Amino acid sequence: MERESQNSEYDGRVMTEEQMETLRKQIAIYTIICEQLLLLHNSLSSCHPLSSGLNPIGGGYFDPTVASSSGHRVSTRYRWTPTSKQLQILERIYDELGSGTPNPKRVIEIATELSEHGQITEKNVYNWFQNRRARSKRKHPQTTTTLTDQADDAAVTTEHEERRSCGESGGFESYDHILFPTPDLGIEHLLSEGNYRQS
Amino acid sequence: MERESQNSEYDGRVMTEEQMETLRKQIAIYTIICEQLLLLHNSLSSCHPLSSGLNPIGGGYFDPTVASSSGHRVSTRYRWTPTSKQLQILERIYDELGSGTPNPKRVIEIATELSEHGQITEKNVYNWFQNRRARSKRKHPQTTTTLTDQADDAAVTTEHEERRSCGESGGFESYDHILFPTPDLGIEHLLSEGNYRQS
DNA sequence: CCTTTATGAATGAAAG
DNA sequence: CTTTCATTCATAAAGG
Repeated sequence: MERESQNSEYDGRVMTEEQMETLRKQIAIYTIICEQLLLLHNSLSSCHPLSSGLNPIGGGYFDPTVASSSGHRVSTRYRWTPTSKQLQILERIYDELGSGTPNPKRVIEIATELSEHGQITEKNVYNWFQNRRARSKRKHPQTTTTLTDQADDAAVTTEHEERRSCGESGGFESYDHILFPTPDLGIEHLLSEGNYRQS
Repeated sequence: MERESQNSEYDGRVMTEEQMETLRKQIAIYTIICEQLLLLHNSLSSCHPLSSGLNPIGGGYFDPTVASSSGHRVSTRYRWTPTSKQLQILERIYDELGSGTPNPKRVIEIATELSEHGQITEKNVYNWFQNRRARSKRKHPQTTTTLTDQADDAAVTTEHEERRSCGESGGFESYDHILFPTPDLGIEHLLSEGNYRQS
């Protein structure tokens, strides 16, 4: 960090009461966040292995006892996995639609059709199209580009930097060295917190 | 800390560079702590089945660009996530309203109340109710009495919906007393300006 | 086995 | 209010 040496004048950094207040708020906010994170962490850590209420997780899906005779899926937990046939049809339909608007009504038809080839729900179809489209967009910066791809570039940079590993042995940094790196935090961020700025 | 008295010019608080630096460091420290807590929480919670798809943290509203010079990264971007407490209250209110309307004025009250338990804006509340209602409708095609329309086809019959929060039912309500150093904390001021359409 | 990747699902926010 | 978008999480599947 570079700062000019304090001159005799006060052209250096001066802080008004207002600015100071802002800084205090900022600190306070961080404090709260830390507090909450700690509490949350503690509660989660001491959380009992689900007493109840977690049952509805995958409950609604097809019964897990469906020992697929085709041997495709064995440990069917709750996540739907399209069969090759289904996928094929889905891709075809997706291609037909072009612009990729799932069309709420169409979903039912598709789901119905696909149910012929395996267990599937409308929600599955719906999700599939959502994901398909989103993924497609990320890959090709300009495919059809009918719609404004605004956050496209922003999304591209986000590769697979997300690494939440719990059993990762080697690549975990210890929490020991907590030194403040660049205390160059700007308060502007706090002030422009809302993405939707008042007009 | 004692400020120099040589600045009789300014009636407000004046801050020397040194003091300012101290404050910055303070903020930076909190930032790092938050980062570490977040990472710790994520790594820990992802190790246990009890995590059950709970998001990073509650009230994640802090500045995301605090990446240290060492290439540190905090994935927490900008999306608000209700704390369990907030969610609880929201659900209660939602239930109270029944099929009521989000009520433009009421939102402010709710937001105010919820701000006690974490960062939140009116916009958040508003969106939450919107989403909640829409989601709820998809689940229950109860509106069939009056309209035999495409209510069902517009929806994608949700099989399962709820699956979250492992520790809210237990009764840990520790979030109520969040102590923070700065007495006069006015985060609402920073975070508010929730200006959604109040037609 | 354990790690990495692919992808179904959940959801806050925004558009229409 | 309804539908769509974008982001993130968790897990099945694949790779070593």
